[in-house]
Order: sequence, then C-alpha cells, then structure tokens
Amino acid sequence: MQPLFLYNTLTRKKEEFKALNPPFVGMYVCGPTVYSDVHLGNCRTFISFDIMYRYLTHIGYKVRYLRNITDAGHLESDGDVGEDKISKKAKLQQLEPMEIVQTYTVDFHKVMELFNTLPPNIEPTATGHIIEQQQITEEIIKKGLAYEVNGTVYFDVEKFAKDNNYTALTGRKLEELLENTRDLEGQGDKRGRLDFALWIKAKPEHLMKWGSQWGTGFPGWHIECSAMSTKYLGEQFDIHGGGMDLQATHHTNEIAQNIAYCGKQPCNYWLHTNMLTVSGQKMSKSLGNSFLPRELFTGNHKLLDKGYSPMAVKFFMLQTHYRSTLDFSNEALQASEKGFDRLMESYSTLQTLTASATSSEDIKALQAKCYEAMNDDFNTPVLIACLFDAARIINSANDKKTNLTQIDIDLLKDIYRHFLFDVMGLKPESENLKTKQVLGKVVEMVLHIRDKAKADKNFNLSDDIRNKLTEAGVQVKDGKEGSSWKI
RNA sequence: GGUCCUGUGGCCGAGUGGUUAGGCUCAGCUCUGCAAAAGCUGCUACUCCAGUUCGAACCUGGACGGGACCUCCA
Repeated sequence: MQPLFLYNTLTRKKEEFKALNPPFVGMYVCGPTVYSDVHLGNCRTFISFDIMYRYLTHIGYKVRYLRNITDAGHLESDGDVGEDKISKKAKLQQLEPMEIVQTYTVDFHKVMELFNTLPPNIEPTATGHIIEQQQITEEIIKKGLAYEVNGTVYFDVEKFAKDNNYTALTGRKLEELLENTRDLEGQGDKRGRLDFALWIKAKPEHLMKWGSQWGTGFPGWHIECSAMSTKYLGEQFDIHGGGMDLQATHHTNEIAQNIAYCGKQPCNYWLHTNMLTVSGQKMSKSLGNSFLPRELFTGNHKLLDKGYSPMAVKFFMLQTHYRSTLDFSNEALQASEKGFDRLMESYSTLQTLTASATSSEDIKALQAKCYEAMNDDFNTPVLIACLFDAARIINSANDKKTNLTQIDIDLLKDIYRHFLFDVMGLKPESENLKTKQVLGKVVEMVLHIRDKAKADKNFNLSDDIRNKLTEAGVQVKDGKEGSSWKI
C-alpha cells in the first residue's frame, strides 16, 4: 500500500493516512441540499472527493463512500426561525416537497454523471432516516446535553464544552465565539447563544413534518449527518469531507452531536475543499454570482465567452489543488481546454508508437512521480504536470526524436489509464459533443456568407442558402439583430 | 469588529531554505508547397519593508492588498 499523506483540518497538519480497519475505509461526504440546481462549487467538492475515492480504491483500499442527500430540515437560519428551504420552494411553485426533491436529485445525478464521477456506495436521504435522527436526539437528551422547550430540542453547547473541546475543528476560543455571535431576532427558547436545534417544532403551515415524542416537527440542520454516518459507517470511521464553509458550524456541531451521543470522535481525518470564486468573490447561491453547470457547458451566461465541455471544466478544476480557491475566468478555462485536448491527443498518438530496442527516457521514474504527487494530499496539479511530461515524451517519440522500448510504451499506457482515466476520471470528449460544436461553427460560417449575400442584395443566393439549410434541418430565423438558427 | 487563510512571470497555477514545476499566451527556430500539429529555444517570476541565515519566494516580525468563517451555502 502506498504511504498516503493528507491534510487534516482537525490537526492542521499533513498526516500519514492510517485506516482504522485496513484495507477498509469509511468515507462520508456532506452532499447537496436538493432545493435548487447544483452549482459549480458543489460540483468541485464532489469531484474532489470522487478523486480521493478513486485513488484510495486504486492503491488497494476497499472504500465505503457515503454521500447524503439533504431533502429536509435545512432552515433559513440556525435558530428555529425561518423555513425549511424545500417546503418554501414547494409552496412557491405549488408543488409537493418531494416533487422538488425528485427533480433536483435527478438533475444532480445527471450533472455528476456528465462530470464522470462515480456514484457513492450509499446515498442516504435525510427523510429516510427520521427515526434514526430522533433516536440520537433522544439519547443526547438522556445524556443531559440537550433540552426540549415547546416542542423544539436544542443542543446545550456550553454544557458540552465543559468536558469537551467544542471548537476542535476551528481552533477558535469558545469565549470569543460567545462574544461574537450576533444577536439575531427570534432566537426562540434557546438557553445559550451557541445552542442549535436537533429537532424543530413545525408550524401548522409547514409541509414537511413528522410526528415525534416532542410533537410534530422536523429534524435540525446538523443531525442527519450524525445519524447516517453512524448508521452506515459506525461510530468511528476514517474520512469525513465537505466544503470549507461547513467547517465552522455544520461540522463542529456534527462532532459535538456524535461525542454527546456515543462519547467518540466520529472520524480521524477531516478534509475540506476550498471555495470557487468568480472575479475573486466566493461563488454562492445567496450572492447570486454562481453559474450552473449547464450554463457553463452551453456558454449561455453573460460572464462566459463560449461553452466548455464537462471534461474541460473538470480538468480546469483539477489543475488547482482542492484546498486552494479557484477563480473562474474565460482565459483560464480556455487554457485548460487546450491543454486537455493536447493531453488527450497524446494518448491517441501513444497507441500508434513503434518500439525501439533502447529507451532514452526514464518512464519508471515518471510513474513514481505520479504516485508521489497523489500521495501528497492528492496533488492533482502536480500529477497533471507529470502527465504533460509524458505527453512531451510521446510526441517526441512520435517525431523519432526519442526512443522508447515496448516495455516503456506499455508503461506509459498504464500511466494514462491509471491516472488520467481511473483516478482523475477524465475521458475523451464524446464524438457527439464535438460534432455538435463543429456543426455549430459550420452553420455560423454559412450564415455569415449568407449575410454578405443579403448585404449585396443577392437575395436569390440568400434564400437558396436558407432553403437548403431548412432542408438539412436547420431552421433560420431573421430578426432585427441578425439571423439566428436552431436544429 | 473577532478568528483564520492568502498575495508567484502576460494569464492560470504547483512548490522546496541553495538545483527546470506544469498549462495557456507571445516571439524565434526545425519540420511543412503554405498552414496546422508536434518538437526545440526565449520572454526567467515570486506584494513591500525589516530580521534570522553563508544563502530565503520558501522561516520570523511589520505594512499593504485579496479571500473565507463568525448568518443558509460545497
């Protein structure tokens, strides 16, 4: 087994990974809330953890990878004010809450498939684990670390913090947190300002609600992850992941819940992915500066010059380490797109190389560098740099400027297969997409010629072009702003 | 305001106390009927100030800039 080092948020250091029960590894990643389209930040996080999953598997671990679907329970704010996001949207659109959930879950899966990520081994839903969440809540009350007021159950943070390090994940001081927590209106019946809800009493108009010993309500924001990770990975497992924005609140509270429930730290390694930015600002739903994966693929967004294929976007993301912020720009995307094409082209070239008797390159060393990169906290940018070295060697060999033995050629094929395809989950662009892009350009060109004809008042020609295009299945529409077309 | 992270060449982005990151762009060369592709070469960077050190982009302190979290978000 390769010695693997990863950066642990809990210790703020790179540590060698030691599985609790090798070769088995339990990994939990906080999944999406399915009340609207996934945006790219979500995608980046899930792509990052997909690659960790793939790499752990590649070096021989048997991984059970869980990623939940949050289909209930998230509030507009952390108190008992606000509304369940899903039922809010449902009321807005006159739909059943589960209809919203279904729509966005299906869409989420489609997008993740476009990015060629593997499905998790288990993808549990919050609504499917209400009982488990209630049981944990009940147990925490029994331990004296939660209390019920008017049908809502709160976690007693300050009491918990007396015997436990509540802020272990952030390294903050509890006193400072207490001082700096803003005084929000409608904090309800909380005793402490840091207390958070495990179970929330539902108002009559609330759509998603369940019966419980505390009355009709719904689960709090953090409890589902504790419930589902415990159920499927046990009280202690290896890796817990999520976006950095979850670190301070969601994960901190999740750890507190688990310790309160069973007295154990839920997991050894906490991994956090950094944010996506647009023009230097965090891309987020609430800021409204996010673009949807589909908008990125089609280029149908005011910030984008053109569309980028899912694989080009993924490659772009992987050229930055997962713990660095990644800024989206047209230039950067285009640079990645070209680089990705070149890399893929070199793989085709590799298939046609003829072997020499001797080798002038050290392919074994290159392979070792690839492993070294991934073993260093999944450093995909360095891995990609190594693959570009491979591409240069392949192209040189193709130009007969360097020599490779058959053994080296086979080894290069292994490197591409293992790292580019198996670990990073990249794949050649589908012909379909490329054909479409080319077709689009051809049609634009024909229409450009037609515009010239129109300008010269050569309407015989321009009409002929339009008729022929229509025959071919391309509908041309002339508007004030020029011609547009669709298939 | 508090806590933390960060500042690298035209752009994007790795990185280690002394040795080439890599990609894209640009220029030149080789190849080519011309291009394209590919290869080679070049443009050789580390916010500023001070300190530690034989030596710092990499360590320490300060300044300035950017960002995240503290409030729903991956």
